[in-house]
Amino acid sequence: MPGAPLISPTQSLSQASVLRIPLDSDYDLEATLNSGQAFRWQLTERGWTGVIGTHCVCLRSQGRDLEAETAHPVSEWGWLTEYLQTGLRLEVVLPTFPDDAPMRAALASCRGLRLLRQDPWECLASFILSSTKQIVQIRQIVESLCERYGEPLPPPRASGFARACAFPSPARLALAGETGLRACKMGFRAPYLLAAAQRVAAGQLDLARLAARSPESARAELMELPGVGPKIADCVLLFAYGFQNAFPLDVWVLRALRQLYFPGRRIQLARLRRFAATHFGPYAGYAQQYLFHYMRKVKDEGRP
DNA sequence: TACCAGGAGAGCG
DNA sequence: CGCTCTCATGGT
Repeated sequence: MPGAPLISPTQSLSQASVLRIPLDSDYDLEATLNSGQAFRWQLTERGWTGVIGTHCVCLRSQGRDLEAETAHPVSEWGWLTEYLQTGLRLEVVLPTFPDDAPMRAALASCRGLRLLRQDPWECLASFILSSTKQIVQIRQIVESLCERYGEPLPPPRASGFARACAFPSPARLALAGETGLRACKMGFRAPYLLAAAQRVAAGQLDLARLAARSPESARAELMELPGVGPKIADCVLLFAYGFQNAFPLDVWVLRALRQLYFPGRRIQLARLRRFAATHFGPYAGYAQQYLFHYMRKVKDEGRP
């Protein structure tokens, strides 16, 4: 892979593993881990702690590099560099964005924002839970689901956590039943998540095989699930399968298009869809994440 | 308190 | 199609 990092793992006395990942361009951990792509990262005293597959890991920036710490010795770190997409060259992606005022503002405001490459099941399940929920609440539901049904994992010392747990498997959630899922406060989304868990557990929906399909075909298959419409399907295509042309059109991005590109005008939804599909280039989904995060930042800061 | 949240499905003309 | 209503729950 071009630009693949040289990796130098070290083992400490406590059986923990620490990995240093050299970077050749910007990587903003906070923007990336806390921008509504993934829902399990928490800022702890010595870094961002979260769970990737069966690894609980604590991440921090060290100068130009990233540093990762796990509780147990790790000999193979591909799961981490794949998830973080540290090999992706932002300097190739960013110049493909349209050179207009809104994109320039978003780029200036979100330097170092990346797209993650997540596990398809966790991504699908999380975004099924996301509909008409604030990001804070999605986090709470996902955490509750993991505590109740996920396998326990050893947390790294730097996290300060007493325990951690994996994202629950489809089989485990299928077994939990609607009542068990509703106990995690997901409300009307419970039957949707249950149906998805059952289909994946039964092998009726093969998420691994979707990666080899065309984006259109993968999208159509995801949308056969109840509770999965265009927006959630696009999130999974973008955040889990890496179809970087997928463009999740949610309330924030719609707001961005209306306010930044067509201020003061009354534009139909259908026209905004066409604009989104044609204006942002081959990495439209990447551009979308910059607009999304930019809108949320300027809201938190009061004014743009 | 009232409003709304990284939506989707069903019912309607 | 395009519009409206509803769904469950809690943050601000």
